[in-house]
This record gives sequence, structure tokens and C-alpha cells, in this order.
Amino acid sequence: MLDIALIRKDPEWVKQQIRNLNDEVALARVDEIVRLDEQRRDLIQQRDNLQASRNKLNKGFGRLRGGKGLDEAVIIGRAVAAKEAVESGDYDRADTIVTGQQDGDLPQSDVSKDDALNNLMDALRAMGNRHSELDNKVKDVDAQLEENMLWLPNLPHESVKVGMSDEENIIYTPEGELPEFDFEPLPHWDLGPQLGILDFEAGVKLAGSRFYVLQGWGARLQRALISFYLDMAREKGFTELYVPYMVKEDMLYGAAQFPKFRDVVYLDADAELYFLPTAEVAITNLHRDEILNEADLPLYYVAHTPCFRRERAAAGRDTRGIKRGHQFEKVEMYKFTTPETSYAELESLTEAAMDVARRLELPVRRLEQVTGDLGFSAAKKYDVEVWAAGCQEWLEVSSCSNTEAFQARRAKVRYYPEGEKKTQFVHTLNGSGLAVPRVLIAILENNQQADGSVIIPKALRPYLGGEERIPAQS
RNA sequence: GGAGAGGUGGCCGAGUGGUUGAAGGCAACGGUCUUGAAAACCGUCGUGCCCGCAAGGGUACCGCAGGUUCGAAUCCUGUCCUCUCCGCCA
Repeated sequence: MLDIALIRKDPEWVKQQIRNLNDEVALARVDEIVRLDEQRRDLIQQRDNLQASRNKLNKGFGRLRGGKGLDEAVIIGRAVAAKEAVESGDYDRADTIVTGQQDGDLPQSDVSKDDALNNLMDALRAMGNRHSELDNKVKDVDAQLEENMLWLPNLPHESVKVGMSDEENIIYTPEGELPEFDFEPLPHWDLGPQLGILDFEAGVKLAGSRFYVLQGWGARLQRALISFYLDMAREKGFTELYVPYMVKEDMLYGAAQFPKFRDVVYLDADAELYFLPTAEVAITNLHRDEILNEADLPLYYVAHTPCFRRERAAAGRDTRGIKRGHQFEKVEMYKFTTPETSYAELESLTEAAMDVARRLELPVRRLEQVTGDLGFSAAKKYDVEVWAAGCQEWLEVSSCSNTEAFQARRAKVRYYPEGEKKTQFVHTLNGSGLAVPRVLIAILENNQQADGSVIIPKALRPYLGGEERIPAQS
């Protein structure tokens, strides 16, 4: 979520930023937000002022009714006068009357004490009703405002190049040699089944399209990759987490998946639990509603989880192979930082992701996203891609984002800046390290041999009993 | 799944329907004292929202949501969660 103060201060600037994001539908919400924000503050003032008067008068009423040491005529006089003042809306005067600061000119009245007090009570009740009305209006406007705020994307960092299409993304010089073959390298959807380690039919039989079964070396290789990543991340100072694979709805809002990406997640409707589309959702909310100490920042976390995505939006794309499934394994790196350090942390996070590819001897390159390709919650984003020789494409294996306070504001993760009296939102960063199936693709395709076997990267061998190659199926 | 107990500030723990944002204690922070430290003593010590340049003022929050009442941490209803015992289970 954005800071509403920013929108209040310069809505036109915010709108220009959103135009750069190529998110036309969000644009209209800015004007709506400005309008609702004004309405909200006006209503809040009315409500709170009324409540302040009410609090005072109720207290005074209690004492008056107790009537300790007061002449009955005074009580009646005060009650009658106060009732009139309340009904004319002059609450300050009513308060001075009730508290006896105007006993000098109390009206004469022949109503009984009980009647006088009951009349005043009626007037106070009417104030209460008016307060309820105002409070309901505030709640209503609040809800509308919230809804609009939740649909606004994060704004790009000033260093991000303005561009509308992913074709304008900045591509860094690739590292590593693209492998060369003296035969035609197979794509993994042919190679995997040929090796007997990847079974598409079995996946379809069990769960339908976009599911697959890994077996033997395939399953082992995946497990090895996960262990290898986690060990690497631990060496870089990340604390390993094991988290629930399903979470409450609020967590999806906290991580800025909802409301916009509701259609990508799976739901257990009975239990009202949602399956993680990424571990990022769980980790973002790890410190939800907490106020952290600046001395504890930055916090680095890493977690391996399966990720479940309905992929309705991507129907028809990447239907071959294991590049885009409904269920896949991912190791996610995550950082909670101060605003001052978050961009330096983004660089090191991206480097950490690239390091994984380097250690696996995969050709790797970094992309810097232009504004139009940033997505919903990133203020700045790097993608990491590795080359896959069989399908002849650069596969996105990591996406490293600084969301600044966008998620932190939703999940209410704050900290006390050193020596400050006010809390501040932390900045959060996330980066895959790395999407397992796609790395699997690259390893298989790049390391395939003429005889149909596949060489295992040296870095993975310790995790596979020292074996050097996946043998061809005889 | 059955039975019971309970949810109050960073933690522990009081709280009769009206000077309670909430006693007391611990922790933390600042200070006095001390060669230094400890102890002792004094002080500070929640968050959101609204107004304000600020100082400050107002308001809300005692799991959550409703209700009763002129007025609710306190009474009522619902709900969620935690704990204990039993059953079942990897």
C-alpha cells in the first residue's frame, strides 16, 4: 500500500508514476482516493468533536445525578439548562452548566428532579445516536478508501527506467559460455522422459494438466538443488525457515497478493486457508503487527516451500515441459531492512541469486525491469535468467524486488529508527533463489551428452552421493 | 471429537459500570550517587487515527464483532484463539 500522505500531497505526480507503470485502470482510483480522504477527515473531525463533548457531558451527568452536596433546586436548574444547551448544539455551554460554573443564572423550573434528569438523559441519548450515525459514515468511507488503496500498485523508484514494454528492459552482459554441441540438443520435455526421470502422463493422470511426476534421478536432482540452495543461503547469513504452506486470507493482503491476484491462489474453502503461491507470502507476515528494533535489522530469511498457482491468467502459455506448473518447488530469500539500506540490499540479494547460477555453471544474465514491467508491488526489480540450450531460451529463474514499504505497510511491520519517537515502516525485499524446475531444465538441457546421459554440476555432486552423471536409459 | 479454564500494555499481573490508557511488579531508557560497576533513589516508559509548523490537543484501542446503557476493560450475545485433561493419530 502507498502512503496516503503522498497522494494527498501531490496526486498529479502519483498519477504520472502510475501512467509509467502502464496501469491505466489504477489511475482513476487516485482521484477517488483524494475525494474520499477529504471526506473521511471531515467526518472524523465531526465525530471526534462530538464524542469529546459527549465524554465530558456524560461524566458531568453522572456527578450531577449523584448530586452530592447539591441543593435539589440546583440540580433541577442545571439539568433543565443543560438540556436546552445540548439540544441547541452548544455543548461547551452545556458542560459549564453541568459542572456548576454557571450556577449564577439557573432557570426556575417546577419539573421534578427525576423528570429534569430524565430529560437531560434523553438529550444525551440523542447525542449518542448522532455519534453512531457519524461513526457509521466514517466506517463506510474508510472501507471505500481502503478498497481503493489496496488496488493501487507500488510506485517505481526514481532509478528505474521509464518504459512501457518488457522489450525495453535493460539486459546486462551475460556471464558464462553458452554451451555448444556437436549434436542437436533436446528440450527437456524430450530429454526428461528419455532419461526416465520425468513423467508427464503420470502427472496428468494424478492431477491433470500442468502437473508432472519426477522420478529417480529427477526427484533426487530436485531435492539436491533445494538442499544446495539452502546451504548457500545459510552461508550468506540467511536464517532458514520452515513455514505453513497455507495461510489465512489476511496474509495474502499483507503480501500484496490480494485483492489483485486472488485468481492465482488455491483455496481450502472449508478451512478458509489459502495455499502459498510463494513463500514470500508467509515470510512477509512473519513479523506482522510487530515493531522491530533497528539494531536487529536487516533480517535475512530463506525458506523452501512448494508453490501453488492456478495460472489461469497464463492459460495457453508455456504449456510444454515443466517451466510453468500448478505446483513447483522454490527457495525464497527475503530481507527486512531499513529504508536507508534497502537498495544496497537489493543489489546483494540479486548477486546472491546469480551466485547460485554461477556455482551451478549455468550461463546467467541479469535484467533490470523498466517501469511498465515492474509488476504490482516492486519499486525496483531485477530478473535473473539462465540459458537453457534445449528450448533455446533464457529462463527467468529469479525475480528480486525491493517493495520498499509497500508490503510492510500492509502487514504493519515497523521499527523504531535510532533516537526517533515515531515508528517507521521497514523495507522488504524478496528474491527467488532459484525457481527449481527452471534450473532443473537448464541443468538437464545444457549438460546433456551425445550418448543421452547428463553431467551433474560439480556443486551438486556432494548432494548426490558424489555421482557425476545421470546415466542414459538403456 | 468430548470436558473444563482463560484471553488486559514488551513481559508478569490488579481491576466495584462513571477523575482507568488502565494499580503494582519486572524489563528497558535517562539521571543522581560511585574511581568504575552493582545496589539504592528520582524520572521517562504503548499504538493507530484526526487537528497543529511545533509545543500540544482530541479520539479510539483491555482477542475480535455486535448488543445493553446517558456512560462498558467491567454486563449480555456471537466468534476466534490459547491452555489443561480425555479420545484419536504421523
